[in-house]
Amino acid sequence: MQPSKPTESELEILQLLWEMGPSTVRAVNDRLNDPKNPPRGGRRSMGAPREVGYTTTLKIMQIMHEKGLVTRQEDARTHIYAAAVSEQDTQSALLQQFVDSTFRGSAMKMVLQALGNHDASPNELDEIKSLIAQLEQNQSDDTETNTTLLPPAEQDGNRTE
Amino acid sequence: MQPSKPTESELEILQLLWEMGPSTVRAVNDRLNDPKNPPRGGRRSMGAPREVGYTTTLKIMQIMHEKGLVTRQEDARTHIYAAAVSEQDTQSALLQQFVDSTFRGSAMKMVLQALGNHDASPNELDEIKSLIAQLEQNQSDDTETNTTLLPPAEQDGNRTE
DNA sequence: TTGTGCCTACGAAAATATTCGTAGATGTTT
DNA sequence: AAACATCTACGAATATTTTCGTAGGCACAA
Repeated sequence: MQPSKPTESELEILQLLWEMGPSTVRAVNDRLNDPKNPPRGGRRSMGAPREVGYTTTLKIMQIMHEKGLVTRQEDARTHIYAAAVSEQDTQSALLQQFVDSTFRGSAMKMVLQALGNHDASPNELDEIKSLIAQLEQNQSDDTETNTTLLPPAEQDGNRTE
Repeated sequence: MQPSKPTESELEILQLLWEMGPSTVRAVNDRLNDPKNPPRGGRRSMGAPREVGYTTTLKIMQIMHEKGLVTRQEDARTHIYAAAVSEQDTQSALLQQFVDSTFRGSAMKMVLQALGNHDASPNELDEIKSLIAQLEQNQSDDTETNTTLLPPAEQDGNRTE
């Protein structure tokens, strides 16, 4: 089973670990506080960029370790943390919950909303079109042949919709 | 300015108000506790369906009132609450934050993930295709503002932005 | 009127999540 | 060695969210 849902802070750190690869607490904390390169969705992005204390970051990462969200290498004095959950799987799980809680379970409604609110490049639109074509394909015959486009969420059906 | 981000409980209640229309606290609370008809994304959906106390629901709705998330009619002894924010606007705002925090700001990545994970009916796919066609249309045309330009997808467009 | 039931208001406990201070270990510099 | 820097562990203070007990008011029936 997947570790429990990450909190916001935890997710922010996971994002960094995914982006940076295995890192020390120091590196993560520096990145969190870097005004030049604010992490996406970070709450420190604007206004008063109050620093996150080093021990704060440390503590959260320790908790994440307890929860199984990250692994760490303890051989050296300075530990090295790495995400223990994949970005894909996590996104997938969070997406499911988000759709349920915010769009009453209707993923399509959400997709339409997203497409409507956002500027999509022609490129991206093409990508979607091609994915749709593929989905329609799969719908007519029966088998999945989802080889090319998606880094396809390699999870089995943990979906209970 | 929009009221601040609703908490999970608040969102759950908003969903019910959107669904049920203006309601009393009692009605909302009953619905929250109805095992026959569990609200979407509710945390009481499974396992031990512990009851939500009436005053709990009341308190949250009072807080929502303070925050401006709901309005209420206080003439009668029994107040009637109604959502003060539209479903569309709220979904839109939450979606934005969600994309930022979970998909590093890439709405397209999220859309692809959603389409990949989810079974879409041919109907829905058609809807998306037509939306995409529309977007491409607008792209070659003059650029209008992206936010308001589509009325589409048979939603009750109670948009106030 | 008195009792019963449902309503709001409100304070505060309980549950979570976030932040940080301090201590002790160990590596580094002078 | 002594001073200093950096790291982990950990308890505890804060902040936020959720839950509920209790009090007082009003309606209505007995």
